[in-house]
Amino acid sequence: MKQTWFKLICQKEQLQLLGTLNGGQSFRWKFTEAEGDKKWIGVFSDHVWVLKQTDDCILYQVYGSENSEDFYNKLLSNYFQLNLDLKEKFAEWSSKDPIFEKAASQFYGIRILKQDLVENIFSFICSSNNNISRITGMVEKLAKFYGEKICELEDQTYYSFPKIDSLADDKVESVLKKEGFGYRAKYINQSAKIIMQEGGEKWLDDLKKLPYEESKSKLMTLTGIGPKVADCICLMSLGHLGTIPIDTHVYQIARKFYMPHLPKRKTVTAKIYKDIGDHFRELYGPLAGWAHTVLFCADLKKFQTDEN
DNA sequence: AATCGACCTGACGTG
DNA sequence: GTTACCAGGTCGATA
Repeated sequence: MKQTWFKLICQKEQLQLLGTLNGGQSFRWKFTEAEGDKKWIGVFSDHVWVLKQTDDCILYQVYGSENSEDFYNKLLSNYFQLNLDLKEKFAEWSSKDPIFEKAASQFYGIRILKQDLVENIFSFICSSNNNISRITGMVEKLAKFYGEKICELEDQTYYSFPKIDSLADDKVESVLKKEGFGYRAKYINQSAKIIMQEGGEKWLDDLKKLPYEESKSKLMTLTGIGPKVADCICLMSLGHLGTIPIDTHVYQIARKFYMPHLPKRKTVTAKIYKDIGDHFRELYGPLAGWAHTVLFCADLKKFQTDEN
């Protein structure tokens, strides 16, 4: 079967796939390179996507339905939030912060993905006190055990992210525990049950309509979701782009480069959490969460080069 | 309200 | 080659 290549017009300065797909926002993208042919393969919106980037467009294949290029372009455009002019924002953030300006030249085109709410809730429950490689494996297992098969591609089988009701089944906790999810097995199963009990789809729809503070509180009624994970979901799935999730890494960067007066602690306290968020919102404005993601990405070890 | 220790796991890294 | 601590926090108990 030969799959069509579609094309989405998009300048390279507006979107950098490496920093965006491999920056720890989504755990479902894999980079492959064969004979100089660079591709990203991943899953979102119940489709498998193969992406290639050129200077002025994204070339892509889609598996999972038969639809028009226009239809798929809209899905991609929404996922990458291409309606926002990132060059313009980078100029603005650079003018406000010389540290950002320095990072921006190498880390152009890093976008906040607009990700599926359910996928993000359960992916980020897996993320707490955990490392990226294990989180990735856990998310893959959730899809494999409880999602729908989409297609097979290059010796791999791809699955959609599960619906909440399948994660709410009584057996889920013990299955996941056996699969190495540890104490997060219970959080996943319990949170799914709570969402179902509180109205399922309606609970999720309401979440999307609420203002930031209320969304965050509502998310924190689930198990395994504290302030940081709730903020990740608010930022990446609910469109609250001023939200800044403060993890240990962000705290280290903030203390090192921006707020040397912060006390040295091994965990982020509520006060430190608030102080850091306020500082960056003051600095960058209403899209502070997006700006912070770029900075954080620039400091990730896997993107470090000798120039930094 | 703020602080502290326990917590599953190991696809990894460091000493 | 092992051991110990850590990794994109959260939960429940405690002066």
